[in-house]
Amino acid sequence: MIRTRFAPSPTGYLHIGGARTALFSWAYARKHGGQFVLRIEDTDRERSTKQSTEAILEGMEWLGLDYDEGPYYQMERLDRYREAAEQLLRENRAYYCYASKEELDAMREQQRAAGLKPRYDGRWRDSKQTPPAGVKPVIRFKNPQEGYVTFNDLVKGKITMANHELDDLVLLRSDGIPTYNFGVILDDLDMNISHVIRGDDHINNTPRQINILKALGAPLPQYAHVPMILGADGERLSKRHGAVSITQYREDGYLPEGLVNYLARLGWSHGDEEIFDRDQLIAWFDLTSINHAPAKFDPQKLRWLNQQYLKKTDSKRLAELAIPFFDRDNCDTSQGPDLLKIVNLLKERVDTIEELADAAVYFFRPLEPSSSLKAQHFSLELKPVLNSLKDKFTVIDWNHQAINSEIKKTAGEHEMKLPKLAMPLRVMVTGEAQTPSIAAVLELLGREETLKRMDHRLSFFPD
RNA sequence: GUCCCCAUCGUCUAGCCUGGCCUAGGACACCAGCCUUUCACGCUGGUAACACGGGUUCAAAUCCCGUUGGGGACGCCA
Repeated sequence: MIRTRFAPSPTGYLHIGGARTALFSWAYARKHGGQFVLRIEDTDRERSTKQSTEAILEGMEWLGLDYDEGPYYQMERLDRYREAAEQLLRENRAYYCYASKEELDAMREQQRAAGLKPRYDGRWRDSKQTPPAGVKPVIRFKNPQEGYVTFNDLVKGKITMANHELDDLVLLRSDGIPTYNFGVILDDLDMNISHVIRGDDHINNTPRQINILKALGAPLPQYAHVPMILGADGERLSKRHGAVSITQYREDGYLPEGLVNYLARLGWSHGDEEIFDRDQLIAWFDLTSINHAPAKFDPQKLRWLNQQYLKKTDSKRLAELAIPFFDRDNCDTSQGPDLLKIVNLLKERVDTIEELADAAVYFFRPLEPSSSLKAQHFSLELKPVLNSLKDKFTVIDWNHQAINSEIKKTAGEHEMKLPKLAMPLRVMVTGEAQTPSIAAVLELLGREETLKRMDHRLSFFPD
C-alpha cells in the first residue's frame, strides 16, 4: 500500500511551494490507489499558530487536495518521541548534552571564522564530566562517524553523503519536544508512510534521518525530493519574494483547477501536455517526470491557464463565484441585467474572475468617460446622428441583431464608417472604449437604460 | 567557507536513462499579419536555447571529467 503525506508546519499560510509538494504527494497516492495523510508539524511552539493551521486546511480544501487520514498533530504524540529517545539513550545511540546556547554559538562562530562548516563538535558525546547543576540537557543522536549514507532518491537518483560531514543533532529539546528530524521519522514510521515526497531543501536532512532510523532498527521509506520553486528574480520563493498564500489566488479571482494545472506543470510534465484536469493528472503522474532543476514561477502563464479554464467553466458557477467581486465593486447584481448573460459575454475576454467583475461594472451603473475618451470620440457633428439613432432605438425590436443593423443603417445614412458611430455610442453608454460587441451590450443593458444614458449624455454633448 | 543538488529559447518544458530519426519540438510571453465595431478571443507566421572547455565515439543536447553559473543545507526552525 502506497502511503504519502504532506507535513507542513503551521508557522505561516500555505504557499505555492508547499501547495505543489502537497499536490505531488496527493497525486502520487491517488495514482496508485494509495492513501494520502495530512500531518501538522507543530513542534515549533514559538511560531506555530492556530490561524496558520486553519489557513493550511483551507488552502488544501480549496485546491481539492483531500486526505484520507489526519490532520495529525505532533504535539499530541510527545510520549512516543520521549520513549524512542529513551530507547536510543539506553542503547548508547544517543546522549545528554548540556552545552548552553551561548556556548554553541561561540563554537559555530569560531568554526565559521576558520572556514569550516559550522557543526556540533561532540563535546558531550563521550564525556565523563559531571553535568553542570541546574541545566536541563538536550538529547543528541550519536551519529556514526565513519562511512557513507547512500539512498536512491526517486527524483534525483543516487545521493551519497559522508558521515563525517554530519554532526550529532538534537533529538529532543530540553523541554522534551522533539526536533524536526526526530519527529518526522517517527511519524512517518508510525503512520506507515511508504513514500516521503518533499522539497529538496530536505535532501541534506535525509542522511541524518536514515541514520536515526537505522539506529532504531526501523525500515526506511522511499524518498522523492522535489526541486524548489523560485521567484521571477531567481530567488527562492519567500514571503518577501512573491510567495503569497494560496488563498490569495482565490481572492484574486483564480479558479482552483487553473492553479492546480499550473502547479502540476511547474516542474513536472507529461510530454507536451499543457492543459489537463485533475483526473488526467492522476492518470499521468509519475515521479520520474519531475524535473531536477528548480523552476521559476511565471504569473503570466498562470493567467493564461486560468483564462483557458474560465472559458470552459459553466457560467452559472462563474456567476456565483463572481458575486464577491461585484460586491467589492459596489455592484448590486440582484438589480441589473441577467448576471448569467453578462458572464457569458465576458468570460472569454478576461483572465480572472476579478477582471470579469471589473469589466462588467457599467452594466450596473453608468460610468463617466474619461476626458480623453470624450475628446477622442465625441464631436458636435455627431450629435444629430446619435439623436436619430436614439429615436430609432425607441421603436425597433430590442435584440442585438436589430440593434446591430440599426447602427449600421444609421452609419450608412450619414455616410460614416461604422467605427465612427459605434465607438462614440460605446463610450457614451458604457463610459469605456473596450467592451464586447456594442449591440450585445445594449441588448443586455435594456432599452430603457440605454435610452436613459444616451439622453443624459446627449444633454451636454459633446462635453 | 564546507557539503549536497542542478544546468535546453526571457519563462515552463519535450528530447537525455536505452548516443544517430534534432538543420532541437511544444506552451507562455514578445513581434508581424489575418479576423474585426473597440478590446480581447481565435487563426497564420516569426524572433529566440543545448552555459563553457576537454574527452569517449564513425557519430553527443544525449555518456565521462573539469570549469563556470544557479539553488539548497549547515539551529534546542521545519
